[in-house]
Amino acid sequence: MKTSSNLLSLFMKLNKLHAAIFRKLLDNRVTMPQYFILKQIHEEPKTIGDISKAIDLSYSTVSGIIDRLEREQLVERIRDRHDRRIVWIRATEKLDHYKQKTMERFQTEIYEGLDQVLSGEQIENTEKTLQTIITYLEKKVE
Amino acid sequence: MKTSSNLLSLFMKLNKLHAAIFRKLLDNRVTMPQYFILKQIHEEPKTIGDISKAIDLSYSTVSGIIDRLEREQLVERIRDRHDRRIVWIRATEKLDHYKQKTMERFQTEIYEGLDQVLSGEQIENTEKTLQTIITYLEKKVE
DNA sequence: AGAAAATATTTCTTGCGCGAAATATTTTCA
DNA sequence: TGAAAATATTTCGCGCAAGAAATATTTTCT
Repeated sequence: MKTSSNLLSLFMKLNKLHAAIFRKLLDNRVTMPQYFILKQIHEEPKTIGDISKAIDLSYSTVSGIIDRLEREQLVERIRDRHDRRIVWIRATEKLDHYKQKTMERFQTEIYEGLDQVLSGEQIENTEKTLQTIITYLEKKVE
Repeated sequence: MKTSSNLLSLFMKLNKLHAAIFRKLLDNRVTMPQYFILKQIHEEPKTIGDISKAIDLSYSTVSGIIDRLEREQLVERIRDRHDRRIVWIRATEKLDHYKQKTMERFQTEIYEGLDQVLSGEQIENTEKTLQTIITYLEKKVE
């Protein structure tokens, strides 16, 4: 009974660290959720809906993050010509610039380093355990 | 490179689920961080500082959560007589009532169930991996 | 065509969560 | 003793994150 409760508090600690790393490595200019969204749209424009599903955040949350990214002029909102309900989120030139400088370096720096610390087996087993927990918790929420 | 990045997104999913469960099982009356704080103080009063360290949240965050718990009259703030910088957080009668009804049932319902789904070995290994990742990330943040 | 249903997004309200600055009090020490 | 340092907490500003309600538009269906 004490054991798995420990596990869950480790998860929380980890998430906070993860977010902190993002901020630091991205020069405090882009947050973790902002980064995830930028990664989604930097190749081609996507709708808010696409993005929400891809990164598993609610529409309203994504909409709010886009507000801030738009304010920083890293992305822009474009209404679809044919279906005016749809809003396309598109990278700006400023993002293209930024991307070259920071985002790619970052991606490798954090995850490749982590892959060296963990064995393939460890990653695999942990992934499996996490999936089990997720499935269990999902059943609990309905 | 793709592998451990997957792992980190699983952590995020898990945390969200975890928080959702708390809300649901606690009848939408107490949130997860609120629950952690209530658990800290339900035996004996603690200071904001004690609580912050125990659950690893900043003073300001804990102070805010206490505000809301106080509003719901589940806890109260008591100034220390001898050192007036210190604020003791104390359970109210309302919390005692609430505790009997909900909190204990909850504690067993979620974690004991999880312990049945996971093997001891799985928990142990996962805990070890998480610690490795945490140590790695901590070094990255400095 | 026109009402009703469906779809896409935004707005609003609530609750974390942090760091920095502000406030209050106590301790230290010159 | 009285200024300075240390300690404990709160306040402020910012950015998530969610659900519910509002808005805008398109599709469906009679």
